[in-house]
Amino acid sequence: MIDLRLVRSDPEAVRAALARRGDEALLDPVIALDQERRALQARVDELRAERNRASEAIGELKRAAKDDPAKAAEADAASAAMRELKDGLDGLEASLKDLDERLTDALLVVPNLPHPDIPLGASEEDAREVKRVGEPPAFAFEPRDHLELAGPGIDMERGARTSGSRFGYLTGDVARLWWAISRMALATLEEAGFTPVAPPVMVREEAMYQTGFFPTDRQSVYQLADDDLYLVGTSEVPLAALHAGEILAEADLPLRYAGLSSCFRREAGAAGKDTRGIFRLHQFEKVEMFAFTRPEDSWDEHERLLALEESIAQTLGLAYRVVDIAAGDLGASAARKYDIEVWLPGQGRYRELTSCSNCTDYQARRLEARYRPESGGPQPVHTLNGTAVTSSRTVIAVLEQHQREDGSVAVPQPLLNYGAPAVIGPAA
RNA sequence: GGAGAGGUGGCCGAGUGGUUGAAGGCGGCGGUCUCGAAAACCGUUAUUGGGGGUUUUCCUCAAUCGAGGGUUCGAAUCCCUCCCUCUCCGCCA
Repeated sequence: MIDLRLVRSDPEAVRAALARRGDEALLDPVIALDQERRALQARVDELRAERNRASEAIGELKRAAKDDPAKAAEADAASAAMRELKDGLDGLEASLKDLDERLTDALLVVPNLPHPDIPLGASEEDAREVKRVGEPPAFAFEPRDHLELAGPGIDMERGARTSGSRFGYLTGDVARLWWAISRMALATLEEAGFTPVAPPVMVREEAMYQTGFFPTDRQSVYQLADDDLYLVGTSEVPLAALHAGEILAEADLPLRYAGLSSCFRREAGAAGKDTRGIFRLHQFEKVEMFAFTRPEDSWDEHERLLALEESIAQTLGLAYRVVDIAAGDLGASAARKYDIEVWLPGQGRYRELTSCSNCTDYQARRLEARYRPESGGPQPVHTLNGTAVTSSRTVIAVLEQHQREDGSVAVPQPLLNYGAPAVIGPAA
């Protein structure tokens, strides 16, 4: 969540920042409720102080009553007097709790403040192209899409029979290809100082709030019917929650994790969109990067995550471009997000392959993930996340960009060390 | 799933409903001593919110002993619900 102190000290700056993403109206209830709450807090604190003083006095009277029975009556009288104050206090405390909850609710729906340099606009098309790397392959033949190239290696019919639409099986060489891709990515990240993690993929509601997916994106998350658990759409959730409520040592930062997990997405708002193949699935696997940094280091770290994503894309021999996502198209937690869009010959255009976000202190504040700076009290760390590879889009990109006229795929050399077949398809 | 035992500060650990935000110990930090270090000794050592100020080090009030309710003038302590940990049995990868 955003910093309430900043809202108080410079509400106009916060409003202007939110206006860039079209969310400035969300600020008004926060300001109003905060003022109301502070006023009430002061009154409640006063009454509590009075109660504490009186209770202490009663305690002393009761002790004195052992020697002097007259003190007992005095204590009873004081108790009776305090009962009235208590009734009033109980009511005010209930109001304070209610106000607190309403303020928290109002605050939870306010998204992060976008970085000043990012493009304006609300849609995918408003993203700014940062650069293009590699030439989209020019085929002397009509390129096939990943489903044609994979043949029986991607089985959507049986996936649908087992689980429904947007589910598929990766089998044989395509499964080998994916596992090789994921192992290559994990090795790359481990080399770059990331700790590998096999995280839980079922989490409590609290973790969803802490990472900023709830309450805003609730409709895109699977909920288990008989247990208060949710299936994560990304291992960002359990990786972020790894240090929830902790005060980290400054010397330990940055902390970098690479998680490999299944990801589950309801794709509620995507009916009829990207229905062919494994581009948009309810379940896929992903290697995810996650970093906790000092506030002053997070923008460098953001560039570092992007560079790692690019390095992996380059290892896979992919042509891609990098875009800077528009303010209005950001997720709630992100202050800035880069996407790598990969050229897909089957679709004849660039499509999102990976993305990396700097969530600054927004997620950390919800997580209560802090660190202790050299001077001063604990303050929120910054958190960042980025996709390394996925079993859906990375697999598609490799198949489609490295296809040959006979319908086979020449698997990139670096993957062969990780168990990928050299060729997939008819020639294999 | 069944039965039982527990959750107190960075860690260990005490705590008859009334100066207990919390003894004691360990660890950390500062100091004395020392050429230096160790030892010893002295001091210090949580977080959050509100208010004030000589507005980065300060004062003050409030809250916090797994979480949330309740009883009470007053709860770490009593009651209820939930969460988690441990032990035994059952089951299982």
